[in-house]
Amino acid sequence: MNTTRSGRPALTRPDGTPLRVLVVDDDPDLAEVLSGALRYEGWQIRTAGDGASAVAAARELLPDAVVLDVMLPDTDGFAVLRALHTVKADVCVLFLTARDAVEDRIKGITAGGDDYVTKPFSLEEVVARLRGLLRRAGMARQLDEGPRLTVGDLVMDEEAREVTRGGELIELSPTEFELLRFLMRNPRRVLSKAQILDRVWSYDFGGRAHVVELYISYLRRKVDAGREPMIHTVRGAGYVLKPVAS
Amino acid sequence: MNTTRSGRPALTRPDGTPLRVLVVDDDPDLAEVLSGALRYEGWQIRTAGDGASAVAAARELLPDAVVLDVMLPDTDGFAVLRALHTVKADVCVLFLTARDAVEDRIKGITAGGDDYVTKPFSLEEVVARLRGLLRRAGMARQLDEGPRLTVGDLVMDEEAREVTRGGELIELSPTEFELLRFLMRNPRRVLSKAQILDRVWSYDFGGRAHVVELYISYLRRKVDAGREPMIHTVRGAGYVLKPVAS
DNA sequence: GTGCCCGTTCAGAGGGTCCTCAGAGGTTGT
DNA sequence: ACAACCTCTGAGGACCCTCTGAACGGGCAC
Repeated sequence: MNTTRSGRPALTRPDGTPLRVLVVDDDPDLAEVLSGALRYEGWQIRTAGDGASAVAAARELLPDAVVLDVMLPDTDGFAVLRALHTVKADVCVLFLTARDAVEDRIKGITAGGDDYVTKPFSLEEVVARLRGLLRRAGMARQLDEGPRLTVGDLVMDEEAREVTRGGELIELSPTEFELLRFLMRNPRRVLSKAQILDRVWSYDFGGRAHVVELYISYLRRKVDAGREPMIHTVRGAGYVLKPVAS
Repeated sequence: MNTTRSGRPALTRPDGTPLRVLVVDDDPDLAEVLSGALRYEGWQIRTAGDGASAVAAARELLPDAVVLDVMLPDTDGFAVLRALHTVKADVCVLFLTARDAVEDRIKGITAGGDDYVTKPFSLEEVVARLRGLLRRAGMARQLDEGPRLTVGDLVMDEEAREVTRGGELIELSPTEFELLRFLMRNPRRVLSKAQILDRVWSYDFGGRAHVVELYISYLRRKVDAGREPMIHTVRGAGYVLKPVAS
């Protein structure tokens, strides 16, 4: 079976081959970071820097999904979208956009099931949105992984944004939710504060690792409150989420 | 079974294959947004930009329904309509028309079972009308989904435009009705304000997400008034409709 | 045991999101 | 023409979320 670099089973195409994703952004650094994160999911990645080469690359790769910066040097996002759909009608598109551009340029995009994230985004968010898109589009094989994440008696429904432990509902703020999602997608693995920062906080976040500690403490208060703890500190290394009967 | 990209069961042809719809509009952006929304319903879509290519496409696709702009660069919509009927006699047609234009002729045409929406329209409206047309024409297989939507004790009769909760009638304005319909067609799923805006408001609406908040508050006043709330805010993410006993 | 460092938690500032009200402007129906 | 209704804008304010700084405490090395 196809697996991620992290050892988790990968989300794959229905036939078991890796999902194919095209990343289109004119900032090479950002494209690099993005494709790194997506490769980590076990997917096959290609990048392009403008609309024309994006369409050319799509014709070769026939991607299942495209991560597409709305602001490209040559064409506007809408034209690229149209071109992509003629290449492969059922392709999913995740747009990257500046915060203020949301209102005009993206208008109507999400109605087709496509989605967008605003810059600056966190990698965790991009990956989650992409996974959501691919799953809903039926591109991905749903094996053990459904739309809900489970670690012990802790359950997260990503679509409803609902978390329960032992059946009891837990209310989380957006950042708490993303942090917990990252932990739950990497159970039994020690995650360093640097990893967590890179993944859960936006890429332009200048702050310190101290925030991670703070949010871990918030999470503990809500997730572990009065129960057998699932979130453990590994001194000098990071944090790890484990089911209770480990 | 054929399903929509959202995971809901799709409205299909009687034999279970996807419904085939042809979109005819000379504005490529609008055609793109429309076909995106219809593809999201799990249907097979083709587009054309003028009357001649529309007829050609219809000959190939043999569509169950056609979404047809009345104002086309080459021919007028009615000539196209006649041509379409010679290609496939039982085709359903949904006209797109400007507000003041040709009321009489449209009304004459729609007596035959076809329907129309005036520009600017919302995608939710187009999709709903199309679903209604196809259902009435017997093109579509009526699976579990009838003309009535149910979430908990909240019931919507789309055809009668009637909403009740716990048997009690709720009066809604047109926009409130469409917003609630969209929520009810996506229960237990968090919908972002952008998604709602794209889907429920007309495509040329320049306004802000603030309107969504406003209309949610209207809906709450009517739907949740004095009862266990079904409409929930998910801070930083959007809104979600859930039956009370979740 | 002692000292240092890592991690935890508290308190609070600042900013942002969301809710509601009031009213203008437009449309519909009488 | 008038009334009723619907839709949207703008402003005010409440509340929540995020992050900073500082104090506290427990583990680990020596």
